[in-house]
Amino acid sequence: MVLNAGMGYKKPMSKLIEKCTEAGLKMTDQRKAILKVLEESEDHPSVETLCERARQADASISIATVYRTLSLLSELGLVLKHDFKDTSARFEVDHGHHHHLVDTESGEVVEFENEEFERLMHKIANDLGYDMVDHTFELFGRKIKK
Amino acid sequence: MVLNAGMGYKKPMSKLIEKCTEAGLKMTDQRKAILKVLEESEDHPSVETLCERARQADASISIATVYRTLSLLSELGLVLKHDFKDTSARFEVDHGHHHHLVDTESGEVVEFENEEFERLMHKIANDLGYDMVDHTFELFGRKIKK
DNA sequence: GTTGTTTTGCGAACAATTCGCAATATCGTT
DNA sequence: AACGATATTGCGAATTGTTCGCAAAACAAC
Repeated sequence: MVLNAGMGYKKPMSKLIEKCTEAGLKMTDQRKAILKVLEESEDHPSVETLCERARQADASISIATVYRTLSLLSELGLVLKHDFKDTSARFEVDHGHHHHLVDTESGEVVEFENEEFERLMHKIANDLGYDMVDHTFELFGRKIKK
Repeated sequence: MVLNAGMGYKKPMSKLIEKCTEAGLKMTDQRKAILKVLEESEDHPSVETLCERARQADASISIATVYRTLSLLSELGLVLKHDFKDTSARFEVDHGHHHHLVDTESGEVVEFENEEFERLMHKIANDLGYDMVDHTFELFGRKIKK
């Protein structure tokens, strides 16, 4: 890897890199590129898209590495995987509790939070005698014309 | 197909067969077998399992036909497809609103209904300016030991 | 630097699903 | 009951998304 050419400051480490290092993962250029792309993405990219984006920083990154990295991040609970019912899985950094409504006409994804919903999910699980450890939840809707 | 050997009664038609006929689908033996299996299944079989079960009635049924049939039923809104995070998709006849909690240790699936949850989902969509047309929702939990 | 361990890229392997097509079955019409 | 237009089937091959095996390269601690 090409090192910082001697300017007198250290680049602030991203939250994701920090967590990965803590977890004992070696920080390769490929991983750094993928983590950076993940952190900078405001949308919900597919593996394919993530790979393309990461390749702008490091053209040699293979899709297998993207899969492997996402799998690790997923185990660490750092990224979320979504199924928006289009062909491939979509990913995003886990920034706490929000959910998605997918516009079935345009494919557009609207994010929302709902405290009541969070509470209700946990309550349902508890009432059944379980601790909720995970969930999937996506809404699909059609825009109301007025 | 071998016809009913002249006993003086008509077998009551299954709800699923009725709906499919209404929709203009031709009722082949294969489809009947698959619909029957779906209606009689109390669990959430995979495509593979459905095919095996259907083959007890008609050994020649191919998995492609099972896929095609499920796809049609899905379009008609008659079956639901679930992702329980094991390898393959699971199916069940849509009998109105209930959801699933998957025991992450045993794989056991607990069904539940929750009126408040239904209401909340629709409200969330409406507040965002959408009519909810579909959703995914599964809980994953660990049994609470007492 | 040396060294032990991880990680990578590659292409092959897999698994789930879809497709093309010729053969067959259904169903409304005779 | 037979016909004929059309839908459906089984087969195997093709696609797609994902994982794997392995030798080469990179990392991190000495």
